[in-house]
Amino acid sequence: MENSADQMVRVRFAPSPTGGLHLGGVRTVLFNYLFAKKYNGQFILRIEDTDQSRFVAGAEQYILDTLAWCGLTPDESPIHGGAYGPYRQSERKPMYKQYASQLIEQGNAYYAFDSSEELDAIRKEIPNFQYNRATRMSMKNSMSLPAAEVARLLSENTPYVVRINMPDAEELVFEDLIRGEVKFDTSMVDDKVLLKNDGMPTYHLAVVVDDFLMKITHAFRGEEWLPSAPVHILVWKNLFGLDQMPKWAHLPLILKPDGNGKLSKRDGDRLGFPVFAMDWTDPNSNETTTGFKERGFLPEAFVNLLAMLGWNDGTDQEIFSLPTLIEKFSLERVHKGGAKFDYEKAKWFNQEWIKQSDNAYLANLVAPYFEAAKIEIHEPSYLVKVIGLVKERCQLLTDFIPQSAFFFTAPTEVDTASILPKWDAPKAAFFTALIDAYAHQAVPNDATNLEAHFKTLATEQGLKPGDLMLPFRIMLVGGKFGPGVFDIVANIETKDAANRIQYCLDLLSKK
RNA sequence: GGCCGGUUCGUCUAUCGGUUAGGACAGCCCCCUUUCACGGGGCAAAGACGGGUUCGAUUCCCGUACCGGCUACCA
Repeated sequence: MENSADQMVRVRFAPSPTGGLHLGGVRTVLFNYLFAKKYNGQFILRIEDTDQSRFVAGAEQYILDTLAWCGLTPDESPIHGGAYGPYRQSERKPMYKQYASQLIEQGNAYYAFDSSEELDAIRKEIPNFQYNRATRMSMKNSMSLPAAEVARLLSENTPYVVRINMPDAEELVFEDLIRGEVKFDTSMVDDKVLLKNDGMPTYHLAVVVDDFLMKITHAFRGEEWLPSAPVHILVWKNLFGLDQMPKWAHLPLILKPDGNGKLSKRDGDRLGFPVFAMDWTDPNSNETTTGFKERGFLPEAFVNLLAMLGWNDGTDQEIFSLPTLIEKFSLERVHKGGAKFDYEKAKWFNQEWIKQSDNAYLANLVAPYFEAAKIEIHEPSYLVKVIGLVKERCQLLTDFIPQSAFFFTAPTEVDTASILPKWDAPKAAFFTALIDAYAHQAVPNDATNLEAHFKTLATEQGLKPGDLMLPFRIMLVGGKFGPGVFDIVANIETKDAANRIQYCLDLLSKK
């Protein structure tokens, strides 16, 4: 990147605290973070809470928690502090008004006294009504009204908003780091509101003022913001000068897996996969939307899969750790086109991370799920061992429960239907003998010797060991899954194994 | 409607004018495995369309189509 050595890279993520953080949001955070860390810069979290009507309690904490879970910790934020605070826009209110006034004085903005009701009425009447240079003179504002009238309205404390005075037919050009040159004709854009009648800025004013004050050097945001770029460029030009403006990059959107359009929370509900990073409970409806974390994703996998949605390093490598991503990341390799989200591929990333994660690390993450399933773990090292045995058959952390519960408690549901068709008296006799051996004799307790013992016993009884393997497995785990049978016997006590066989024999005799 | 953006296998993508258009997920088949997985091997699957430029276009340019985003005193 062409940032000069004397200018510290500073980027920001600026969400509005209105609910859970979805995939697209976290990916925006990720790209900001990767870019900042790659250039030893700073990553700032700024809360855009300028719309009180949409404020949701707990959402800010949720955002902080999500970033912490992902390992994308901000250098500056409302709670981490920093030299450029406050980091909540609601606490910066006075600053915006000052800049709005400056724009009015310079003729780049004006007071507008039209009420929301009046505007609604007009929009109802004229379908595509735009408040712009073509219509502004017929509206109630400081451009159309005599100065004395404006002064009167102001002195009477008439509610007003401040609108940008879009110049006519001016070409606005900027260089998007991902898309290249993007041009706009100002005559096509309307007079956006900069300051609302409650004195709060809209996003259009707030981003510019805050990015300037916080010395942001690179601004990354979703592609949905591209159309409002001309507004921001104009405010930058009139307030601080274009040479001060951060470099922009508009990130591609994350799309619905089926059909088209931006991925939304509803798609997750509909298609059965998470969209939010972590569980989010709406304080008003008390409804909980599940997140990737609770679904059983590793943060490493979540970050990895997000990075690959719109970026790659040009090789066939797909598994990247956060440090490697920082090293390899480059904006030039971010795509222009949106990507449809594929939950199957997402799970594959998680499986890859489970396979390569340390068993003790996984044990820590999985323990809460066992607790929730009311499976007691007496010996932590035993869990670690079990995880090593079953990890490669788990895509999600939650899979560890069904995949390994039988190591801790005997199955109660047993798939006898899979045993019955080939079940006969000689086999029953064999297992009765096996119970006797396991319960009363000294049987070796390592997998290899257990297998040898099993086969010898079978042969002695004139049976093929292979015909006994499936029934044995089902007796031990309850179904057709799990690691090698003798690895299982070796880990549960032979006495326990004897009990399980007996339990199943009883079931079978009743059929 | 207008403005802006986008377009390679079903999906995520590689390709910096010359390739049998590569990889991964999903699918199918085989091997390994007396379960389920892991692993190994294989099959099938793509340049939206039409014009240029060029000895040569997936790649560069233009147009068309299609998809998306925006068009609030929301971000």
